[in-house]
Parts: sequence; C-alpha cells; structure tokens
Amino acid sequence: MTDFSTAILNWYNHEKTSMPWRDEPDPYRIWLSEVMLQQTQIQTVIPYYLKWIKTLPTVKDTAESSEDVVLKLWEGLGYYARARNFRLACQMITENFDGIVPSDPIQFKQLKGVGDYITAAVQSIAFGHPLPVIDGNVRRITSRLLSLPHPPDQHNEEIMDFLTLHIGDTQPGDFNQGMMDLARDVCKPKVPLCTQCPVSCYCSAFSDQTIHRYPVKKEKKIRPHFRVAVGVIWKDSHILVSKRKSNGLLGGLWEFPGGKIQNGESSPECIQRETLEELGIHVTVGDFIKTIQHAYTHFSISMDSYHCRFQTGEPKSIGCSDWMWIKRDELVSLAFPKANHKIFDKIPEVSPFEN
DNA sequence: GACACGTGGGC
DNA sequence: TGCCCAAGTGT
Repeated sequence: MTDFSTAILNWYNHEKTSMPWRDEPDPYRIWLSEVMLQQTQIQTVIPYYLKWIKTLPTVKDTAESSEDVVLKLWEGLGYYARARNFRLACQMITENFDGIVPSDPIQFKQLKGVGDYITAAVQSIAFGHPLPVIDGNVRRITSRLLSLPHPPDQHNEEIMDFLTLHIGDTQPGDFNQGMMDLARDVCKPKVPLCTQCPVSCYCSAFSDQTIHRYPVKKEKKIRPHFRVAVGVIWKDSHILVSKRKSNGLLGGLWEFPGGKIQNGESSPECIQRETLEELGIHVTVGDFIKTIQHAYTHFSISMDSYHCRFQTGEPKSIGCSDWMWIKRDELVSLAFPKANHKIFDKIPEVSPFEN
C-alpha cells in the first residue's frame, strides 16, 4: 500500500457516488454494468441496466433469451455487438461453467466481448483480483500524473507499471473504481479541478502547470458523409421492414428497405434499385416523407424517405437477414435504430395509397 | 496498429 | 452548429 493508493482509497470511500450496481455482490450484474458502461455515460446506462436485470436477472435467463429480446432491451444504447456478445458469453457460461461466472481471469477473458478492461474490472470488483483497469479516464489521469509525452495509447506499459505499483492486494476493486471516479469527477477532460484533487501533490503536470497539455491528442480524421434513401413500402395496410445482417453496423436491427444513393442517382431511383437488389421486389415511389440528418462516430448521413407502393415480386432475403410485413402499430414492438423512429413518427395509420 | 462500431450531452 | 468526449472490443 503506497501513499498514493491510500489517497485514492480515502477519496473513494468519502466521495463514492451511488449506482445501482455498486456494492452489488452478483458478478453477473457487475459484469453487465461494465459492458453497458463501455463508451457510455452512467446516466445513460442506469435505466437500461434496471430494465435488463428486471427482465433477465440471471446468466441463465440471458443465455435462454432470443437475440431479438436482447437487442430490444439494448435499443438506443448503441454498439449493439455488446448485447449480442453478452448473450453469447452467457450461453458459454451455461454450457461450460455450470452457469457460474468464472472467478479465474484467464477463463473469464475467453468469453465473447470480454477484453482487458472488462476482465480487470469484473475480476477486481467481484472477486478481489489485483488487476488494474485501464480505461479512458485512467489514461487521462495517468497522462497528467506522469506527463506522458505521447498519446496514451503509446504508453500502455508505463501506465500498467504505475497502476501495478499502486493497486495493492487488499482493495483492488475500490482502487480501480476510485481511479475512474476521480478522473471522471475531478481530473476532467477540459476543466480539471486540481484544487480538489487528493493526488495533485503526486502530479507532474500539476507541479509544472502544464495540465492543459495532457493527455496529448492524436491527429483527428475527417468523417465522410453519405446520402441514403429508404422506402416505407405499403401493401394494403401493411408496411415492409427488413432485418439487417447480424454483424456489422446496427447488426440484427430492423429498418425500412433502402441504401446509399449512388452517383447521379435520384432518391426514388435508389429506392427502386435497392429494394430489387436486397429483397427482389419492384415498387413505385410516391410522396416524399422527410429527410433526416444523423451523425455517427465515424461518418454522417442524410436519409430521404418516401412512401412506396408494392408492385410485384415475393420478398426474399438477398441483402438482409430477414423481412416481414407489419401493421403500423406493430412497429413499436420492434428493435429500431433511433433515426428510423423519426420516420415512424410521420407514418399515417392507413396507407396513403388507399382511397 | 488502425479501423469499425452508436448515441447523447456539453459547449 | 459542429465538434469533442464518454467505465472498449473485435477484426
């Protein structure tokens, strides 16, 4: 136990904020919270976490659930592979470990969606293994403590050495959470509150008055912009939705058929081409509905939507994993990316092609 | 090691 | 408004 680790633990025990999974004895629930917290802030996670443990309270429940149920619970959280992998990992535990979350870090890390961070977090918090977590918060605070001269990704070894020196073997979970909480609440990205920091006396950047230089930033990349067109395809009072292939962007979620607009192509032409390519059907394009702007992390889109009338062909899953005709009111029960809800809100109860 | 992979909030 | 940031993992 070093003076530094004592300062972290004292701060943590005094300032500890309440979260539904904090002091939770069940490794499954701690693990679920860590999966949801990847690249996602606490206030966003809380309602999703509570809904999940109410619906799927144990490893066995998640292992026996369907992918659709899991994606519906995750709808709006983003990074949907997390949900698919967590379900697969629970199935692995049911089959190989008798439904018990492994307390051996080597075995635990074999599970789908479990990397260095999740392993260290769950194994330290739930089982007391002295494994340091390295997340975005820890990288930032360590960059400042040690005045690391390059972006933190290039200093993994120094960061790990520093944490290994201080984590101790009596309260590794509290130390890890203390480091993350302190970095989040005090050693903030833009305006660090150094006067409130219990470890400023150990901080190289603070003593040099160069906090603002750290962490050293990587060069940023430009994000491409895509134009997309989709059709709300009517056959009598039903509309057609297709399910995206289960890997890749928004994998396994339902959407309106459509795709990227090609050079020189109009939105209606794009919809006719995409519905033929993806589903093997012919449609006519009717009234324009609206255009939606949506920004993802690595690209942005503008999406035109049109009412369409189904003409000929029997839908086939060519460029998608599934399709179905649904009534307008059934749409609310489906897993849907947020952008498509904005179109859904504009859809009338009855087909615009009815008399 | 670089890139794909979502979404909401802050300023 | 546009850009940055947030409890990472898989390929």
